[in-house]
Amino acid sequence: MKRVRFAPSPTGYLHLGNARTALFNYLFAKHEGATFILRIEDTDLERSKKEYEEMLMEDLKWMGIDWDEGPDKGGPHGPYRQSERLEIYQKYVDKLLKSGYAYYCYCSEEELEKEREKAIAEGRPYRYSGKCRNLTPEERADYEAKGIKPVIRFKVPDKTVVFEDIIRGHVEIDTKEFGDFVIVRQDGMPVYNFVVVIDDALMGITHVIRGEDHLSNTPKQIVIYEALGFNIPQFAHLPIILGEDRTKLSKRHGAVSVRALKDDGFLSEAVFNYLSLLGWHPKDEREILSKEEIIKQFRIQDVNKSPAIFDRTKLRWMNGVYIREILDLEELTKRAIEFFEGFGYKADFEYYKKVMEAIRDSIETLMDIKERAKVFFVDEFPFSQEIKEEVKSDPNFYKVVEIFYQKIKDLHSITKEDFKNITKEIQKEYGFKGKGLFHPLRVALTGESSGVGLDILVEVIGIERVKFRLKRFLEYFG
RNA sequence: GGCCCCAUCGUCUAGCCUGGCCUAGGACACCGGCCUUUCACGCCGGCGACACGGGUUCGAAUCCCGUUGGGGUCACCA
Repeated sequence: MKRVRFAPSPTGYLHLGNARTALFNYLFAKHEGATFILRIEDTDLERSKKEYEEMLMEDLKWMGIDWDEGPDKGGPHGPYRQSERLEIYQKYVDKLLKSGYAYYCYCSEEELEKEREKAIAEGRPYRYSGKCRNLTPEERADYEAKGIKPVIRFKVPDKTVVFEDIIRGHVEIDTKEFGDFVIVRQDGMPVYNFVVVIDDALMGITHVIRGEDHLSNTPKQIVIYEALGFNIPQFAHLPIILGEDRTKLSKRHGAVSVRALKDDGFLSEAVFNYLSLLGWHPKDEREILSKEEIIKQFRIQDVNKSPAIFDRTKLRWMNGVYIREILDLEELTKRAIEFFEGFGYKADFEYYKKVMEAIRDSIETLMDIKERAKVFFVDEFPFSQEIKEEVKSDPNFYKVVEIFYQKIKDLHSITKEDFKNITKEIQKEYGFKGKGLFHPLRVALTGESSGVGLDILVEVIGIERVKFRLKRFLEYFG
């Protein structure tokens, strides 16, 4: 049975880069019938927060990604939160210490920092010297007596680590590239490169799918797998996602968390679809694919090696496709409610639905509702300077509105058809047509010079509000 | 800087492994036209790329080498 995992650290909202990693793990799991595990990597006490863990899970669920085992639902390989697995790690630290694969190091941070600076100044790469590798029991006792707290380092064997990455192919790295690294901090907290191995091994992970930024960690982890006699999983390192300046996508690129996208009015289906196309492509040329279709076609070995730039414009386009073509009106309206309310546009569900029907073709995100739906909610809009001048300079402007008002003032309802008939009548009787007819009406009715079809507008807002708006216009300019 | 990785339109990519079907296909964006009471949608068309230089070969986007450019990584962070 194949098993994969997504292992974020709870230090903020779910970032797009991580979201894509989670997504590809999920797609792999669903395509292969594998088990998907969510593990929380919270060994960095300073930055990890419980609230972030909650938000991470919410964001994943919003994306349409769910898991089989995790801190919230348990499973046979728990606990799924690293801060709750400390005794487990201790056991393996002891094992490594006993077998000579790990040792105590008493070098101070300042001391190490000096060595590092010196190395940089001399233009050579810094590696830990291995000074504490072979301390005698007396030397250790001496340090301990001075009250110096040690870290624990892994005694890295001198060798070339080789592995076959599913995406990148053959990878070879000499352990001289990193030297003895720390596996347990001074405060006793084990470090990522160590715990990730223990967890992946104990949780039976068969495929480690993660960002390319972890590629250089892989050999460190492999030597630990070997020291502990664990089976080494297969690795697949995903190309990273870049911002428009071609550097790794990060906070400074603006709103790049899935939470921010959600708040900006993006639909989860569109985000799911768009992200799946970053570094991967289906066999045919269709780009709008359902979750099911993506799962069916997704093959991890087809993922690109080269990094991709996150293109918000294309995401917007795709989101627009989902708004106008994929979601049904009922569902779309449900998702739009919080946005309507957020903009102060109050109405009942049926009214929202009518508005959505009228504007869905002209918006790309739910945020766009603000501008596009305004005319359905605001009756007392301001008349701009432009409008005032226009009305003044063209006597027909006012006249058209007046004629129209006379024709509808005794009506008790108005439909799209009524509107069309009335405008046709005016055309016949007075000769006003095209822009000369519709533009004044639009301005009188909405204060705008473009927007939804007026026939639809009047039907949705209803005869009373039509009268109100026209009267207001006539009185203002009369 | 060391090590590693990457390299097709501005962007996402197809093609590359198994050279010829590639005068390099699709999508976003952009430009033009059509539709239309306006905007938007939709439809049609256009612009636009194999980073460069050497090889190998009858033939290279595809294979090899180099150069250049870009990225990642070098923590008691994950």
